[in-house]
Amino acid sequence: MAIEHAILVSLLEQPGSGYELARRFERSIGYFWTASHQQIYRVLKRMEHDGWVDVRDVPQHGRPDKKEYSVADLGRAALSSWLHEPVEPESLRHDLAVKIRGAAFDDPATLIGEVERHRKAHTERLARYLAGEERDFTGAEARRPADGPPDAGRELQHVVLRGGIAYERMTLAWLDDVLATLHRLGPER
Amino acid sequence: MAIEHAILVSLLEQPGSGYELARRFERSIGYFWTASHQQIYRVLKRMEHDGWVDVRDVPQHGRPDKKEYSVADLGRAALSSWLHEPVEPESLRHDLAVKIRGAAFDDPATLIGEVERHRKAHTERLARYLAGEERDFTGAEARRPADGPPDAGRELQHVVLRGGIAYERMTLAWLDDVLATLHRLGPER
DNA sequence: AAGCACATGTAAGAGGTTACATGATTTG
DNA sequence: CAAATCATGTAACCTCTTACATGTGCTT
Repeated sequence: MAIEHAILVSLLEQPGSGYELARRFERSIGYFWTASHQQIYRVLKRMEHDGWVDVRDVPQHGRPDKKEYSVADLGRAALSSWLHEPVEPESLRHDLAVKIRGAAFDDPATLIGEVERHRKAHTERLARYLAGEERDFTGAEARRPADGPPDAGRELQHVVLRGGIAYERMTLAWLDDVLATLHRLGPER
Repeated sequence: MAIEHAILVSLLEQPGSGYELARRFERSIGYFWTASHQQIYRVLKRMEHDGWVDVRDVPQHGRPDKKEYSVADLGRAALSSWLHEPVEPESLRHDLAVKIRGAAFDDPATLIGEVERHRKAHTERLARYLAGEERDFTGAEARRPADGPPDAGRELQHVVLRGGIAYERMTLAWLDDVLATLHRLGPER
């Protein structure tokens, strides 16, 4: 429901500083939830005040000191109660779709460059996701002999990543459809 | 970039009242951009003040009067200039993905009901989109003999709808993947 | 008589972005 | 010596959601 819960999950997976959280929100967890460092610092303050997280000053040499946050009992309880209440299925918010419909009242051809830019960005994202999957889940390094029990956290992270991969593939196919449509409309008119 | 542009596109496709816009944002254009009536009224006020839209009082019998908005020259120019500037490729914001990763720190089985709820909602949305496609684009009624030139607006609306359909299909397949994963983790542990 | 669809708004507060601000250390 | 990375924050502003508020006319 809110960024708090994403932060709690990230800190449960691995305690860290606001800065580190901000970097994770650019990767990993940020694949399906973004947040700026300003927002993270503000929310961490509030969570600390509410007793959801604990802070520990970590002096570092060669680097500025940092505050390492970890999840407190109250935070775990808050996460748990959120997990048990329903959330609304998302609706998309897709600027590009608005632009495409808007192009009917302008020159459709001007959108081609823009769509190609998006195509490139999604291609890069897909490559990043696939590299992450290879590194963490399907690669030789990751596929050590199944000694222990199946790791639920790992499985769940993997299925979320598979969702990201499926989304990017679907988006690329759709952008190709959009480009074909724009080209069809472009020349003859 | 902003709701203003979605409103401009919608009003160019068909002038209408704030109330009507709010209803369109629950369907059609709302498939990829949501907005509440409160927000729409506020933004329409601003757009009127800025000269982006014109208003016309329409008295009605048997119903409250309404204000019909239509796009003014300034609004058309604003839309055009937005169309020509790049927008950032979207990042998803997917609560459910946060919940799935959070389930590692709770009982994964509790999520099954929630995921099934989402599955149902997306199934319904897909059915609605497909019905809309049949009605407006691929059905017998819609496929009248190609007398005129290809209608760019229609083509563009259709490609956007195809995007929504692809998104819902992809999401349904992923939710099945998620359910299978949760079931695998559930029993034996 | 109750409830729904139509129709338009205000107000408070939460959430989020952008700009500004500082300062250390490492790398090129 | 400049730029990048690490590290933390404040302030102003815009956007969006939630709750409240009002009133008509048609349908059951």
